[in-house]
Amino acid sequence: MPAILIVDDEEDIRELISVTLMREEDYKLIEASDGLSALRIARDKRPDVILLDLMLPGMDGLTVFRNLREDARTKSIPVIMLTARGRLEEKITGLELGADDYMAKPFSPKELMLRVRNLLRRTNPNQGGNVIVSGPFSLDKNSLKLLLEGTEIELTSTEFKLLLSMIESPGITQGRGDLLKKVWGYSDRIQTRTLDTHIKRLREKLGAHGNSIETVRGVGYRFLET
Amino acid sequence: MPAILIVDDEEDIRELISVTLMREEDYKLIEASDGLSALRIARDKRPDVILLDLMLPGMDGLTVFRNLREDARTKSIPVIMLTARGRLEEKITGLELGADDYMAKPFSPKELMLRVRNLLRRTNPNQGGNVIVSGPFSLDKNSLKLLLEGTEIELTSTEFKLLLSMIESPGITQGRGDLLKKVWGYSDRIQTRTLDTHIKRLREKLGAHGNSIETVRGVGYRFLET
DNA sequence: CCCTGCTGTGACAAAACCGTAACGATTCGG
DNA sequence: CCGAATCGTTACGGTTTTGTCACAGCAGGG
Repeated sequence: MPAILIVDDEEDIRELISVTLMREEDYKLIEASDGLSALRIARDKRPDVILLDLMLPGMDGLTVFRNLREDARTKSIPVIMLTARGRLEEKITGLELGADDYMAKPFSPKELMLRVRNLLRRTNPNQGGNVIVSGPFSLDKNSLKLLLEGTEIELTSTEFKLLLSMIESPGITQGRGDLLKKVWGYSDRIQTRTLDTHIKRLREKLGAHGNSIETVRGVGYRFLET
Repeated sequence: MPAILIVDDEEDIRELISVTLMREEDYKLIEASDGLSALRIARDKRPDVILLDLMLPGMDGLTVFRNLREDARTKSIPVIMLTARGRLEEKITGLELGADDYMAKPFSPKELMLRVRNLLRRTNPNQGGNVIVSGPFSLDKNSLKLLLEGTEIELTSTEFKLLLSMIESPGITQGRGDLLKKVWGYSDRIQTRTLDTHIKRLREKLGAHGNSIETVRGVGYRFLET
């Protein structure tokens, strides 16, 4: 379930947003009324989207945003900025800084919902960009590690890229050429055992789950969806 | 999310407090029923507030409090004392020793909540600015010193910046380039052993915790979250 | 001015990683 | 059942990346 952090100091606005969003989708909503706690929550909970009002007591909204973008833990979380209509300069600054979307208050509920949904669709496919989950597999792009049934498995960068290429399209066979191109950048058809070798090493590291990588004779390999 | 340690030997009191606090805020609650485990938890988890009942089996509440204040790792954690109504002398002793607040049982839920909230608001901003805590590590931006398991470790300014850069985003790999940029201000990709050398020196000073700095081959380093 | 501690650098060692060749095993069509 | 094609497995050497060390420049304090 996607988590959404709402940062606004007016309680009824938060309430309004909550009701709007929950009407048609199932979100986990977190609220914050000031910048500091917003930053803290963003770091700890890593919501999927942040709705950030620019008018905040204490720390200004743009400052909050800058802080979000400076912290590696939060810099990839998409932010929708909210502000009173007409504050054009803020809008420009916000978008320049890399805000993902922008809405002027008062906004139409439907519009808000659509923007959030779009943003989620745009960013969610890879779950915040850091962790890819498929069945019992959990690939962490940060540490190049695979989390499988509670144990960490270290992968080399090539192994990681290879597994990622397959796991991104579970159940779909990828030709040898495709994989070679994706992982190694080869363009031509190449006669080599390199791919096989790495597949073997992967299967080895996957242990009991090694058979999740299925070879399709004459074509390539595919990752079985669980 | 603020963590709160509740120290009381009566389970239903702990329960009551938990329910009260969670009704309106999002806290992480930790419970302890005797003084010794309370001290241990306080050292290891560094809660943001401690609710300490003075009536405890074994080690007396005031003794627990004194111990908390003697340990560098816990001496700055605010403590709210709880006791049966009327034990005035205890109250005086407690406040003289430096308790941050005081409540007589039975207390009103609303009062408890307000006191906790106030205490958090009062102490959090200071902590956020100067001291970064992560697991057993406690980095003081003012003195450029690292407090690790009760012992002070002196760091040079470069070491400090480096450790800080990593510790600020625990669990997230920072590329060699990122670190070079953050700590040294380099903009280009530079072929240098400088980073490695300082990592080595850091690991050396961290002693047994040296392995908290993990190298991610081909990418950079990351600080393991505990 | 000297001493001390901090810093960056280069040389070298160690470790990790990768591709390749060689060969065995398997599959498949006839 | 046979042969060809394909895939799996193994071992090994070369390459890249990282760790370690010694040393010299440098700044600051006494």
